[in-house]
Amino acid sequence: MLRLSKKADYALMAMKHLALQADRGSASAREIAQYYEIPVELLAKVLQRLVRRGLLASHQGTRGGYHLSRPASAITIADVIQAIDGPLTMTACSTDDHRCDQFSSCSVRDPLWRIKDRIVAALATCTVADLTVDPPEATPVTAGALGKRGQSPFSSVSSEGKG
Amino acid sequence: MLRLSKKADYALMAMKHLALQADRGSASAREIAQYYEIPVELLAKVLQRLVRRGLLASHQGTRGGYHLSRPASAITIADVIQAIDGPLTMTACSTDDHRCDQFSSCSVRDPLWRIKDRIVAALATCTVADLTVDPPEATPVTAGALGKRGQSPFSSVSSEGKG
DNA sequence: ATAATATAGGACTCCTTTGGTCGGAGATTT
DNA sequence: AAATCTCCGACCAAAGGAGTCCTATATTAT
Repeated sequence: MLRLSKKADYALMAMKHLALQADRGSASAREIAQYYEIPVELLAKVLQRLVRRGLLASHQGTRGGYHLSRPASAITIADVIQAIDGPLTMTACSTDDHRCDQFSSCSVRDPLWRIKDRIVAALATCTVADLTVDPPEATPVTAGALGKRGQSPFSSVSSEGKG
Repeated sequence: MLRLSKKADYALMAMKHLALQADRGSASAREIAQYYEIPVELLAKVLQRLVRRGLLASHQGTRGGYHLSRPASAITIADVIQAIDGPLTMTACSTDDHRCDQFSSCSVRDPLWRIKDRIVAALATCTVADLTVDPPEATPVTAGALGKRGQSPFSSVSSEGKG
């Protein structure tokens, strides 16, 4: 359904989290996972892949953790998504190996390819830093109802249950 | 993986096919399926959904078939994709019911929502009619190698085996 | 040195989705 | 009435994704 995986979701959440506390050093996988109620093992796997792709840097051992390897403004959403989900392809034909039964008769592959490039471009214009700022002008209709969420995770929360 | 389903692929192929022969009347599901080597029953299901969404009109009975209910230039790629795959949502949280465990703690939902709108806009600028025209200027590097494909299905093919 | 904690990473299981199939009913033309 | 085609629900199998488990390794605190 043209939907990105939950791992990519977790990756974006973690990247935003790390961007917000970039000056406070690194954060551990457990810390982030507990805060967002994400399975620790799963988030760890996601973070490890981000390290492999060079978006994060890790520090092992006690008091270790992850931190951004680049300024948040230099990491695009496309970087994060493609690091987790691989190069985004609109069609099955678009992958390197063409295991699509309609490969030879497909008549819409090239046009879709162009559209894919536009989508990637759209994702590449938004950086992790953009995730940390508020929406420029919220819709004045229900601005109060469903406004910001989890905007400053480091204000009043340290360890309130949920263990 | 941010990939659209094969049904959506089939839908686009069929829409292009019907757009190309719009003046020749309607085409049956079997006819299109055989041409692109798509399982007939599956394509029929796809076409039926396009009828429901008002993108196609059907004519039952002998010599029945499908034809575009609107000019091809008035049907966007977004229309076709959303008719098949439903409203495209980037995240699990974006659906109407929030069955995502991180719904309350998710911090990237609103930014992703904005990006989704941009993707939909990109898909909405391309119409079915655009699928029928050649790429404006092919890349001059390998233009001859992998050029057009299945451009005029009605030239030399009528019923060559494959039955 | 040892214990504790953190990352690293593979293997594995469940579950949802999707691609595809089957069968029957209704409509229309011949 | 027969043939053909759309319509539509139910059904099945394969694939991918989400999540768990286990172990190895590195670093720090005691």
